[in-house]
Amino acid sequence: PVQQAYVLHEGWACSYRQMSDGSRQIFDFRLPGDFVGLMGLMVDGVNYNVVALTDVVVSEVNASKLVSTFRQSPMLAEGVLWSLSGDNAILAEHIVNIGRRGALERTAHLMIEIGYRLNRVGFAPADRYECPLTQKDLAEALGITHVHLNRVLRQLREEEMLSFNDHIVTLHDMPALTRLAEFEPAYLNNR
Amino acid sequence: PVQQAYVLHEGWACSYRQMSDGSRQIFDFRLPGDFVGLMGLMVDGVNYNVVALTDVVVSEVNASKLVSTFRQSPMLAEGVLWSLSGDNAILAEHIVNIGRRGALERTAHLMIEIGYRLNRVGFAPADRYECPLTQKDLAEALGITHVHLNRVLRQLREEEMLSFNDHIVTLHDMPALTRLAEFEPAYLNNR
DNA sequence: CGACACCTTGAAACCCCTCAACGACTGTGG
DNA sequence: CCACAGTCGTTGAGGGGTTTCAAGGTGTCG
Repeated sequence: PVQQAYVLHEGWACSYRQMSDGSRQIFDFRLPGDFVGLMGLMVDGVNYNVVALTDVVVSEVNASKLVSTFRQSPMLAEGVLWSLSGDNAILAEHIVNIGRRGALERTAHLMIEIGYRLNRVGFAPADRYECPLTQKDLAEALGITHVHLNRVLRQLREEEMLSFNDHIVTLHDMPALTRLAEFEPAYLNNR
Repeated sequence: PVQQAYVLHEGWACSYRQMSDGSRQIFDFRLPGDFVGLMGLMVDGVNYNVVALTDVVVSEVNASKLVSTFRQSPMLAEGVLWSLSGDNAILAEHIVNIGRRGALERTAHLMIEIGYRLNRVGFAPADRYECPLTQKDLAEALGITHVHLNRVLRQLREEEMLSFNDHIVTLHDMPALTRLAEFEPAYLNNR
């Protein structure tokens, strides 16, 4: 249960839900530039957690007074607003990803999305990024088992589209990947 | 592509993404009291649609000037803020639902959620509501086929937990349903 | 009465899961 | 230095939940 909000400057985090059977579902990764823990400020008792996946650099957002601050600081309110609607778009896309795409397309889509978001904030070139996740983490975000994810990654590697070794993701064939995953970056672009 | 935002006063709507193979994924239903189309105002060119599922009564939100209005009308900004974070919580829960639960639990969870939300705004008693959806609509929200949903509904009916006939949903055994779906309404409660 | 949307059911195929095992690597304590 | 446990990645075999394909039944509307 998160009581505090932050802006993430460096590092990775993720928000997830712990299930009673011991498994968990990661529903979003938080990358540099993202707000963390906003949802918990406004929705009472949401059953979700946030954990850092690397060392992180954050700055606190004064939580308790956030709402009252909006009146005095419309700039902050606007920032939070943009962030929340951006998150909405990302969450919606994840629903589409998990609900409608097979494991192969789904995996490709998430890997591209993360690369795109990192590149967007200047933390990676377009076709390569450092990825602190384990295969288990990834699987828990994709709604598949880590065993099956491993097979999916092998296939993507064998077809020379994408490799994920030693915590480095390389997007070898972006055109093929984008076609496979039907990736359209529009949902990541603010007005 | 939605260019306008509304507040939904009566009726149902849903936001969905149309896939290239003709299928679609509904990622949220909009019920009385919800904002509709907020996301499209801030995220540029998001590939999603909204459609009314019944006759609806709405009021427009002045879209083009929404953001600039925030400065003069902090009340509106706050309202939008609450709405967006509430939507975030709902979307996150849908990811958990689709990613981690089997078809039976998943179906139960969504049916309870909708009932809870309707009851919350005074549009239905606790254990029964009118539901304009077809089985195909429901399946498209749950990420399963309408054929399989039909079998799931039969099972829920045979086990006397829930029935969905003639566009009336009846939650016959709430304790059993809540247990089955591990439903926890916390994510629907604003602070 | 035909066209159409929606619900229902059966049978077979498939994708993904479960269970199980093993190798590589890391850190830890004897 | 080595035995040991723990995490992570990898692969195989079998089973099961869901999909696909196909068909028929009901009700509504022109």
